[in-house]
Amino acid sequence: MMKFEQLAHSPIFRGMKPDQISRRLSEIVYQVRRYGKDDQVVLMGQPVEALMIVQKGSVRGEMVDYSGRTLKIEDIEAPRPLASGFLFGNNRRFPVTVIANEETEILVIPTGEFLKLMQHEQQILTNYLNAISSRTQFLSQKLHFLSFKSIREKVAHFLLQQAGQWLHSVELKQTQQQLADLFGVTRPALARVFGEMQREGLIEIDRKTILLKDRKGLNDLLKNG
Amino acid sequence: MMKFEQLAHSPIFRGMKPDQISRRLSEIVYQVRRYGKDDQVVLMGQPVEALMIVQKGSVRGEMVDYSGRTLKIEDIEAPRPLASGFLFGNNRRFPVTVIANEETEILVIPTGEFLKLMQHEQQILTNYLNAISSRTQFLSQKLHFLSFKSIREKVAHFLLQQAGQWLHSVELKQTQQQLADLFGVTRPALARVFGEMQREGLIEIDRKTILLKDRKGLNDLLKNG
DNA sequence: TCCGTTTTGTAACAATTGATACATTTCTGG
DNA sequence: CCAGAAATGTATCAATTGTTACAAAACGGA
Repeated sequence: MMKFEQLAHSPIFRGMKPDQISRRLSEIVYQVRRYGKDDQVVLMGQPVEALMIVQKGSVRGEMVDYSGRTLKIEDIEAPRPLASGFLFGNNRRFPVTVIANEETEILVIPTGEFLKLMQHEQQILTNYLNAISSRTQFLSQKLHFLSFKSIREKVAHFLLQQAGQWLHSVELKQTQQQLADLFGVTRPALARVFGEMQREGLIEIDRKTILLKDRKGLNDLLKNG
Repeated sequence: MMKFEQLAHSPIFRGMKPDQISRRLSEIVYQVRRYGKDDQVVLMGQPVEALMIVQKGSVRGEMVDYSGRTLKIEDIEAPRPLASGFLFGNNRRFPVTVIANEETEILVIPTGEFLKLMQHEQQILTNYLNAISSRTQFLSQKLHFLSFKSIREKVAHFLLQQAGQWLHSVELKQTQQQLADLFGVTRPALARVFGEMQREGLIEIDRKTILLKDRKGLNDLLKNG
């Protein structure tokens, strides 16, 4: 069936053949809900009691701030799941209000049924575990990066990370502007730090190539900063 | 057996009776490794190919910085698992080097066997899913909090979050110093912002009670900052 | 209640970064 | 090779926060 073809590309059913998906789904209780344009799918704060996968169409997540204005957060298109990270854990509530962008079909698998699915089909289990683990790892890394306060620290950490253990130079693959955005600082501020570090003999810059002249010095920035 | 009694309190086997744990473990392949004080358990960067649970004793995680110095990160005592968030996902490597603090026993369950365990015992599956989901949710919230740059924004967000939708005042449960640490700023800087916001008529402070006089004003800080 | 400790309010100054502007260099397509 | 665009280096000033210090207020136990 066409819809299982589509689902085979979703993060949850990845690696399974459409007929396998069909067979597994037939073993459990699930439903398909249809929404029209601008229909509300879920309300922020509602308990998450099922895995919901956008099967056709797309939805958007919106947050309502404390004074009542709405703010679009993200789009989710088929065949991606929504709020898959809030199906388990302490906080099982939708972090956003979800609204259909167009004619949309959503596959709804109650949490209990999804557990069965994972127990019966190892591929689904590993897919789901990989998905939420990857997310945790991503967040964890991002958080570690944000723990460096000053621009000097961020630059030092970035360069040492990029260079690894043996390389003595780093090839920048992005512009200063992109790097500044990554660090969450302004471009002139970043350029200033590059300039300072070069004058201090920590690094040497030639176009996109940065030579690490004083690894120990760069390191000390990460502790004594 | 004593050790299963202990394991019943671990995040992974929580909610199971010792004899249930014993029975489930008998269905799979696992091993128990013993370490003496200061023995190295795993090396940073090694692939994570098994779930490891400290069954007796305790271990510490250490990171080696770029210049070779070691830095203690955290202690893990029985009956907690180590690196349980790195068993799946893109980055399946130990983020730290792990060293035994004392005579230590570690239960080692290869990833494939752990998958079987989760498929056979729903309690273990939900325990594990809850554990890593909670961690994701925690990190996600922390990251969102860090997205507010200025202290004013952090304070406004914190107060509105604490107050919820209806309350008009917030009872501080921690000292300014603790709050400042939570925000990652210095205490005088935080006190200054409190003072400013009070002078501006946004809030009114009486001891540990903060009255929100202008919710809309606080809100605007979150956007226009 | 009284005294020592902790917490809080406040100030002055230094350090860092953002905002903005502009000249220079490098890149890119013709 | 050339011209326009993009990227980079640099400067100035404003805003924010850290640092340090000290006094007032609140707290807690004898």
